Amino acid sequence: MQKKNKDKNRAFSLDTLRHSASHLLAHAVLDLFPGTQTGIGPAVEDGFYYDFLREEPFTSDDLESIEKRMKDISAQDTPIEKIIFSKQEAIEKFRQLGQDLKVKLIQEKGEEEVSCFQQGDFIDFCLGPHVPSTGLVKHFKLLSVSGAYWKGDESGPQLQRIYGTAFFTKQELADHLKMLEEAKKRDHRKLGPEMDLFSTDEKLGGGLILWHPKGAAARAVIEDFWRKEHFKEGYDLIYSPHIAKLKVWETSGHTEFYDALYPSLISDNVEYQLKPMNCPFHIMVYQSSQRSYRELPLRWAELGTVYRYERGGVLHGLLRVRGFTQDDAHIFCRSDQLEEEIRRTISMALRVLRTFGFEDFDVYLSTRPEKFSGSKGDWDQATEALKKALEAEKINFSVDEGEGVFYGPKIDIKIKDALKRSWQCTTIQLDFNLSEKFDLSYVGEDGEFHRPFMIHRALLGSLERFFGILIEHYNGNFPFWLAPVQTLIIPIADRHHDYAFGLKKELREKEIRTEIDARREKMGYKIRDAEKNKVPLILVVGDREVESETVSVRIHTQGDKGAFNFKEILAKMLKLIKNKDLEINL
RNA sequence: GCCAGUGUAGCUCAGUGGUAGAGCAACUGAUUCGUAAUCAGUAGGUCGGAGGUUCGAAUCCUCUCGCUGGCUCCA
Repeated sequence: MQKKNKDKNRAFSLDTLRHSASHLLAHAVLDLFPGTQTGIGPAVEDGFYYDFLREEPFTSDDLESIEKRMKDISAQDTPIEKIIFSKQEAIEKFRQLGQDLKVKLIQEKGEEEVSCFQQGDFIDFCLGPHVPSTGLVKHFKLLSVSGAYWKGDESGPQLQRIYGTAFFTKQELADHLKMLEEAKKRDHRKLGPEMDLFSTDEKLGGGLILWHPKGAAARAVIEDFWRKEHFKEGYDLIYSPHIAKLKVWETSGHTEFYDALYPSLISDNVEYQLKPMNCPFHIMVYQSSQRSYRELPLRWAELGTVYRYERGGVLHGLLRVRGFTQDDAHIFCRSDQLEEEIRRTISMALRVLRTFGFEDFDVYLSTRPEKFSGSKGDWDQATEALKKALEAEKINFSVDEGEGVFYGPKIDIKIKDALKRSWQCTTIQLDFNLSEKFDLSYVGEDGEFHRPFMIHRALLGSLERFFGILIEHYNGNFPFWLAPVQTLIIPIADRHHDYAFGLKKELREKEIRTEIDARREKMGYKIRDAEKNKVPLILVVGDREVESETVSVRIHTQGDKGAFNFKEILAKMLKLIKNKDLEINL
């Protein structure tokens, strides 16, 4: 994404354009709402924003008038000029303008010489670069306004952030806005309940998901596939309980450092804790006997349901919930096995994700942060192993220096969906903290105790989240092998029911998720209904089909495909499932 | 949690101080039909919840819950 920002035909990048657009926004706001203080206004992934401090909230009407004012300023084509002040001059300048936030920024970040950019009577403390004049920022749109903390600090003042986007051409802007609209249409929070896949209910509580039969059917397919893949990769499955004595979580450090814990439950004067993670349980399985170097690596997987108290404001459909099932696994291995285990995990993750129809990946390696647990030596060795594993798999990755979690370096894989949006799914993390806290060990060849490496990994992330991503990726049009209802049989009249029910029985025996629409409705009505429900394959049966033991096949979004011999179409369906084909081609 | 917005029938929405409405879906009846909507009828809401103002509240106010866009955090 970022790389596409460079456009050789232009003197400036898309980021520069958007940064200038954010100045245009601030300029317009100060024109229309004098006395407003400006915070910061950078370009971001899909556009730009600017933060403002103002008593009155901005309304959507305000947004419109601000956008109009921005267009006016753009039309004036005012030159944008860089001005260098001494730090003291700059502070004085912004103090006079009443821009106290800017004064603070300059005091903190300003060097001897302070760079500012001016367009007309608007001036901003800014490193740049910017486009040469406001007229070059033509194709933009303000999108939303929301709250944001000054420097992300919750105890600090809250500002109002106005988001917008900008592009080089009218067409690109229109395309982007169209994409946003498309994203809205295929929002899993809309499609999910519409397709009867899942629901939420305020009587239940926020962030808790009810999987309806159809959603559960798709989930079962995902889980079955997941288990088989793990079996092939040499994993064993384990199951663990949903609660454990508080002591376990004290040992793991969760009670002290993890802020999403639900309050503990007390039973027989003992405190129990709902689990926010599966790791301690897997560790306890490890510790249930003395481990030898000969046993390693141990690969244990679990679809483990965890509960985390997420703050109300962050809950979001299936993507951010309070109860969810991680496709979790822990690998315990020796140091000489580390690289190989990482390599296998990466390759497995990509294989699994590709099967679900994802082709574009961004891979990140995060290294040691300032505060960390474990030894530097272990970190260095592990980070090197992760790097080598990525290289061995010939994977392009970027290094997020110092962005690792405190307990170990990690590899994250983000997938790009059909709308080119990025989602983090796979995470592969070394954990030096828990292996120490629980004092994990194995007996080595030398008869001494050694500390194993512990790898924590999830491929899909969580089933809830992944399902949400799948719904949006496919716009609800799941590939045949994943579809909740794979086939719908539509008998034209009552006299075709015997034949239709016979087909249903046969299909179900072959484990094809089949339904029958035996309502006394016209065929056209039933077809419309089936198409709305996004059933991939519709089998219409009437006199002709009963007579010739055929079915008329209709493929979702493709239309009528004509008559097929039933055995023939059954074989094709089984093949679609076996191959996990993403498209139906008859 | 914070800022802002929002909540009327299963769904999409109308109704801004004076007796709660439409379309679709559901249900009943008729229709037995060839590739995206057959016709007619019936039922369905203490207007998210609680409190208040008022002769009178879906409508105004307060609190609260859910949802939406973000911040922060994260699978």
